[in-house]
Amino acid sequence: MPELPEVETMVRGIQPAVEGRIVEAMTKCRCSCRPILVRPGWRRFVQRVRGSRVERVERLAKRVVLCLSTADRLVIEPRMTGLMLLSDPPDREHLRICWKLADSGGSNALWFWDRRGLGTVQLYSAHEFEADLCSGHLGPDALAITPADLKHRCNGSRRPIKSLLLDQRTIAGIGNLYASEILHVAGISPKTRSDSLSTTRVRRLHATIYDILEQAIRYEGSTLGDGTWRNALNKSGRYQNEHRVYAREGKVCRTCRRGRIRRIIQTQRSTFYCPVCQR
DNA sequence: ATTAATGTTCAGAA
DNA sequence: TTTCTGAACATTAA
Repeated sequence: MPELPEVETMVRGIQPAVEGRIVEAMTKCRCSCRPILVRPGWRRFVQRVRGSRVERVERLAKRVVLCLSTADRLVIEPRMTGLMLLSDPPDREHLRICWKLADSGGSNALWFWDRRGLGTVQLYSAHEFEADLCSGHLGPDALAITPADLKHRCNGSRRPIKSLLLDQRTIAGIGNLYASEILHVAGISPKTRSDSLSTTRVRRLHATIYDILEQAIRYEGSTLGDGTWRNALNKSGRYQNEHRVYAREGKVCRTCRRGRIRRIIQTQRSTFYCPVCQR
């Protein structure tokens, strides 16, 4: 689930408890599930991390980045169900990794919890981080992209706009849920060919991307029916109450009160939209 | 009881 | 080059 708003909520939630602290220990939680991907292997990972200080916590697209005093970057990718927690995990069964943090004032713990186990935790040198994550395969952040850049990228693709918004090399941070919500508020059909959008419509799309993501951050993300998404203190998000189309197939549109929300499959993913408001 | 579907990413193929 | 498909995994709804 975690898309840009949820990952931003994780970062803001753990920042005060993590920045400036020393990593005293990093341990594998003994859960019955098979281990998640950690790179490099455990032994070297722990050796390189232990004793370093967390200078800053940052978000890179849908990843959480701990910038260490050694210049290494500890990168957590929650994928579908990963959470960064300071306390109270939803269950102990799916706790995966614990970092024990300390400073002169005492100690506390940071956890990675992941029900499906598709998340990854990787340690990059400054050089690897620059080469693998900063250049090339991630596009500009969805909150930082300019209207002109977005227009240029739309012009260069014949794919439907919904698929383009999900392509992290084109624009980074938007996932399946927010793509549907954004296109609805922007009044654009998800099936529209990207390169057929006028400058005016792309400008509106750009403004809507920013508005929806910012509002979702203020609401601390969307906790869907399965209840997986929680902030660092194990509290639900509230943006699900604001959804206008996502997971509302067959229901009357909240915007025009006339159309019924449709669900279609695009690039193997569900897309929700209102055929009346979105053209 | 099977089967399909779920928020993500990436390798590999078309 | 661009775009699509399936797999990684655990759980739930149909």
